[in-house]
Amino acid sequence: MAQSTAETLREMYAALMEAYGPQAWWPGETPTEVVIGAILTQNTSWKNVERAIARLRSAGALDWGRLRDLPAEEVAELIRPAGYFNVKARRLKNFVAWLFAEAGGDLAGLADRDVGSLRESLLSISGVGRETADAILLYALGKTTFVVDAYTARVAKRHRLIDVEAGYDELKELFEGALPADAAMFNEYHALIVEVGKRHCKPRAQCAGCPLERFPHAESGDEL
DNA sequence: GACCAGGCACATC
DNA sequence: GATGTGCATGGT
Repeated sequence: MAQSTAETLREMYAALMEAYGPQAWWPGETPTEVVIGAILTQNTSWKNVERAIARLRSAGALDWGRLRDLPAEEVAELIRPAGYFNVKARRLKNFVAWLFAEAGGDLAGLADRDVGSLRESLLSISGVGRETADAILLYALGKTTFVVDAYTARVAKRHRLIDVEAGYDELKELFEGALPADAAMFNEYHALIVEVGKRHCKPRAQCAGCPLERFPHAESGDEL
C-alpha cells in the first residue's frame, strides 16, 4: 500500500533539507524590505527585484514615511528594474496607505493581530493577492501560513500530489494539512521548494540529480 | 527572437 | 466561477 500524500510531503521536506540545508530566507533584511520585495517580485525574477531594492535604498526610500511622501512617478522610476514599475509603484503606495491607516506606518504594530483577520485585511489592498499576503504574513510578520507560488504548484503537480487543475487554496491546504503548524518549517519548506524549482523543476524539467528524483514524478514534456 | 521569472486586477462571458 | 489580457524589465 502506497504511503499517504502527507507522508510524501514530509519526506520531500527531509530530502530537500538534506540536499540544500536551511535557506535562512530574508535573514539580514528588515521586515520592511521583505514586504517591498514581496510586492516587487510578483511574476518577476528575484535578481531584478534586488536591483530595484538597491535603488530604493540609495534613495533612502526603504522607509514607509518616505514612500508615502514620494510621488508614485518617482517610486516607479526607482523600481524600474523590477518590471511592471507603474503598476507596482501604485501597489506599494496602496500598501503604505493601508499600513498608516492600520498601524501608524509601523509593521511592528501588526504583531498582535491574528493571522486570519490580518490576511483578510491584507487581501483588501489592491495589488496584494493571496501569495503576496501569505509571503508578508510568513516572512515579514512570522505568522504561521503556508506560501504557495508557481514553483509550489509545479513541484506538487509534477509529483502527482494534487490534481493538475488545483488552484491556490487547494495547494495551500494540501501543505498545511500535511505539516505541523510551524512558521519556521513553513518558511524553510517554501524556500526549499523555490530552490529545487530554480535548479530542477523548471518548465522543462531537469530531473537528473534532483533531490526529489526518487519520488514518483512526470517527466519533462508534460505541460506543467 | 522566443520563452521565462517567487502575480494581480479587471473585463468579459 | 472560469477564462483572457495588460503590465515591463532582464536573463537564457
